[in-house]
Amino acid sequence: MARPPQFERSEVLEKATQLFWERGYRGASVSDLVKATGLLPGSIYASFGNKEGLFIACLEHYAAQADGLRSQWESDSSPLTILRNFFFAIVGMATEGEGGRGCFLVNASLECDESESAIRSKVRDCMAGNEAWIRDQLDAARQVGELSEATNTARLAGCLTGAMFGFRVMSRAQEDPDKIRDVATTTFDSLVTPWQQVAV
Amino acid sequence: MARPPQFERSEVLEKATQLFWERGYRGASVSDLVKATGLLPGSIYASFGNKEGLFIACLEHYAAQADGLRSQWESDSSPLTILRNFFFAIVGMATEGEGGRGCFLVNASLECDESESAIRSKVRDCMAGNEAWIRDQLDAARQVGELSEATNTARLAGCLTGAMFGFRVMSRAQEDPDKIRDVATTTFDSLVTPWQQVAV
DNA sequence: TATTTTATTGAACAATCATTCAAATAAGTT
DNA sequence: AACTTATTTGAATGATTGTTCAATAAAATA
Repeated sequence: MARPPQFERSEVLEKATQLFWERGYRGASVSDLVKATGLLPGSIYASFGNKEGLFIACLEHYAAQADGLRSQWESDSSPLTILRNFFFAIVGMATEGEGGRGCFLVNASLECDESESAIRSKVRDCMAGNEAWIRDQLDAARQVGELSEATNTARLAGCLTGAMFGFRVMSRAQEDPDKIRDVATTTFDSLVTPWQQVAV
Repeated sequence: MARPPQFERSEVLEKATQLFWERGYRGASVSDLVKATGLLPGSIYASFGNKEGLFIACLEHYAAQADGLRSQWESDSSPLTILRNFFFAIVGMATEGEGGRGCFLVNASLECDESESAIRSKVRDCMAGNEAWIRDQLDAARQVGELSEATNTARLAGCLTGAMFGFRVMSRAQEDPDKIRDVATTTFDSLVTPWQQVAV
């Protein structure tokens, strides 16, 4: 016995995410968001509480898409191949098309301080989820024999995560895409190759 | 035949830099800057043009300090040792004390978009200067025989720069300092060791 | 069709934003 | 001491910020 929302939540979140991604949390004003989403202020506040609530919903939306991106490769290939594909998919996102926007999560992490603590902790959650997935792939690779038993998968996952942060900063700083690809390839190989071994 | 400024420029820039570093470019309002520097709006605008001008002056101030930090080790040791010391001095800055602020340059790079193009290009200049210095050290190390002739120093400088960006993101994201140190050490060694050789 | 419940509307809010400027002040020169 | 030039003062500017709310509209139930 009530009127249902007139908009599709995921559509609105997608548009808001694009705007936040491009302009940043503080750089995107509510009236910008009104223009981008088609919702009026009242609807935004009724649905998401406030600007911060909308931003957090966008982070969740982004994280859900990243989950999808990861599981996209989780079949057919060996764990290390899956990981490699994912790694270079991120490289591709950073170098092709709208790569100059960098990574939505990294951007949010650097922009927000302790006064936006809800945002910061959500960002940390998403990053931790990503790193945990990388570590899972590395563990699987070790179990299958792609990586040596001696591989410290937690450490390696941390290094790969850090490297990914690094070249997304480079992409945001307008570094040459060819160079970013080169750096990413070299770093990945330098980190992983020492532990690689012929499958048993 | 004129009245000289009442304030010391470098003192004001230091205070403004601290504030911008903590709150970001957009997050630090002019009235915050007035409180932090002791200058009134009129003086700020007379000396720096506007808020963006003050921020760019802060970037230059920061870059000059970084230059000093680099030349601090440029004596007594071998090129590779100098580079290593610098690398881990940055790691120290990211993990000790106020490391949670991340890197002023990286923060600025991610926060600012095309509408603040003067800031972006200044940030790029500073980053390029840093990377060029790293490459100089690597070239010197190769010439001295610390690194193999086959070392691609431009590529390696890019990788090390990217790695430094990466763990400064981690520090801003409140990652555990011990872990950041571990990641930094592992990454540095993985990248550099393959090219290292006993001096001739 | 009447009622209930929720969503949408869009103008208005106070607060804060970056910026300006005429008046006041003070140092250096004559 | 008088004059010139630059800096400092601090209130005021108009624009924009995030947010609220009473009125309106519409869907679902009875």
